[in-house]
Amino acid sequence: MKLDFSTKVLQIVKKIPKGKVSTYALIAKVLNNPKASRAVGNALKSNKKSYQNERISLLEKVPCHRVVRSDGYVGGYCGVNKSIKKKEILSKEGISISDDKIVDLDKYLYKF
DNA sequence: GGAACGGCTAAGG
DNA sequence: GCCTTAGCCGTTC
Repeated sequence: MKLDFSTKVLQIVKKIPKGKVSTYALIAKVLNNPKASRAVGNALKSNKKSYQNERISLLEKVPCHRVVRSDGYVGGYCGVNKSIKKKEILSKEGISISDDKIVDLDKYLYKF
């Protein structure tokens, strides 16, 4: 496994403070792979889902819901199960969501 | 080792 | 403003 990438992603996401959000693109940039936005999202889901125990603790701390698309759309996230309450979660964090799951990046985007 | 998939993005129509 | 096309990347089968 190449944990380099995914691990880094996880760490970055973890470090997003409450009330803030980030985008896949931005994370990708931080990783020096501006094009890897997709891989970023993928890494997140894989990591949550999967495998090694030590990671799990790390993974659980990853606020996937705080990661949104560059457009401000929340996107997919939460591959685990159950209906996702991104809107609710994010609102709880103090983030205003537009009618259709859109976050105001100008206000809540967390720059690393 | 190779092909397909996905929580994406930016550009065009 | 909405939909399609193409590109890029890591992970998984």
